[in-house]
Amino acid sequence: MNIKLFSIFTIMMSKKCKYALKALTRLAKNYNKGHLQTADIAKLENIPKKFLEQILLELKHARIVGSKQGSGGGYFLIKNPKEVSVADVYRLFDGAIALLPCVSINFYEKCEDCTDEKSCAMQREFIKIREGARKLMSKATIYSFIKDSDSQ
Amino acid sequence: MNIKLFSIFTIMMSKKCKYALKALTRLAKNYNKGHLQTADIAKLENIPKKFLEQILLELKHARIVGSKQGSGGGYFLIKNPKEVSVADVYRLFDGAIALLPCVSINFYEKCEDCTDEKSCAMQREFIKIREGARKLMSKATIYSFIKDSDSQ
DNA sequence: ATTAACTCTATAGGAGTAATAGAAATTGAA
DNA sequence: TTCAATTTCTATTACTCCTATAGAGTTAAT
Repeated sequence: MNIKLFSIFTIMMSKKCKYALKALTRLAKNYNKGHLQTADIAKLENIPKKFLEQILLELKHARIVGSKQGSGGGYFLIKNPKEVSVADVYRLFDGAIALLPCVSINFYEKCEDCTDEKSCAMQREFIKIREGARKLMSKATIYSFIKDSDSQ
Repeated sequence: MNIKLFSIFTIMMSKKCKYALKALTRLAKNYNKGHLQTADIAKLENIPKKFLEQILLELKHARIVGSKQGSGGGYFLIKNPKEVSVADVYRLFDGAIALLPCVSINFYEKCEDCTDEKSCAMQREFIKIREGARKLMSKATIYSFIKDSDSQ
C-alpha cells in the first residue's frame, strides 16, 4: 500500500534561525541592562555553545546585536526589540519568505522551468500567500515574544 | 566587512512540489476530458520526464490523480480542481506549513531544545503565522490557477 | 508479439544543515 | 606584564535531503 509512516523531512525554519530568535529574546529581556555572555545564553536556551557563537556573530554583522570583546565581554541588543521582526531574522538565516523564487521581493530569481513569467498561472496566488506570510512575520517581533511572558 | 553578496540558500517550496502543482494544473485543464501522458506534460511544463514520473506516482498514491496503464495510457485528475489546494500538495511533498515543528498541526514534534513547551515565548506568535499561511494555502486551489488564465 | 506507457526501486552527485574544533585577537584584572 | 576569559574567524566533518537519472518490471492496446 506504500503508506508513508513518518516524515521528518518537513521544510521549516532552520535550527539556526530558531536559535537566533531564542537568543534575541534573551537579549531583549536584558535590553538596556548590559550584556550577556554566549555561554550563559547557550545554557539557558539549550543551544550548542559553539553554534551559538556563529549565530551571534552573524547577528552582529547584521547590526542587530553588538558585542563587547575580551574578558567579561558579551552580547547585547542594539535594536529596539519592537524593531526586530521574525521576518528580518528569517531572511537573514533562511532566506526568502515567498514559496517560489519568482515571487520573492528580496530574493527574486527567475524559475528555470518557466518559459514566460507573465503567463505563469501560479504567480497571482503565490503573491497573495507571500503577502500574508510577510505581513504576519513582520508583525511578529522579538518584543511580541516577551511582552506577556514575564507576567508584566 | 563580510557582506553577503549572494545567497541561493533560500528555503522555499521544493522543485518537486512546484512541478507537482504545474502538472496538476495541466491535468485540471483537461479535467473530465480523458488523460494526459507523462511525456507530454513534461515537455509542456519543462519538467524532467523521469522526475515527473515519480511525482505523478506519488500524486496517484495520494489519490489525487488516477492513471491508465499500458500503451496509450496516462494520468488524469480524480479530484475536483477546486478541492486540491496548495496546502494539500505542499504537505504531501514538502511537509509542514508551520515554521516550527512544535506548532504544526499535521507534523507536530516536540522541539529538542525546548524544556517546557507551555512557557515557550514564541509559540503564540508562530501559531498566528501558521494560521495565516494555512488559510491562504488552503484557499489557493488548482482551480484558482486556471480560472482566469484561459480568458474564460 | 510488439510496442508504448505506467510502476517501482536503486542510486549518484551535489548542496546545505548542524555541529565541532582550534587558532587569533581583544580586553580586564591580578 | 602576564594570565585568563571572551569574542572573532575559518575550516572541516558527518549527515541528510534534493534533484535527477537509470533500468527492470508490469500492463494494455494493436
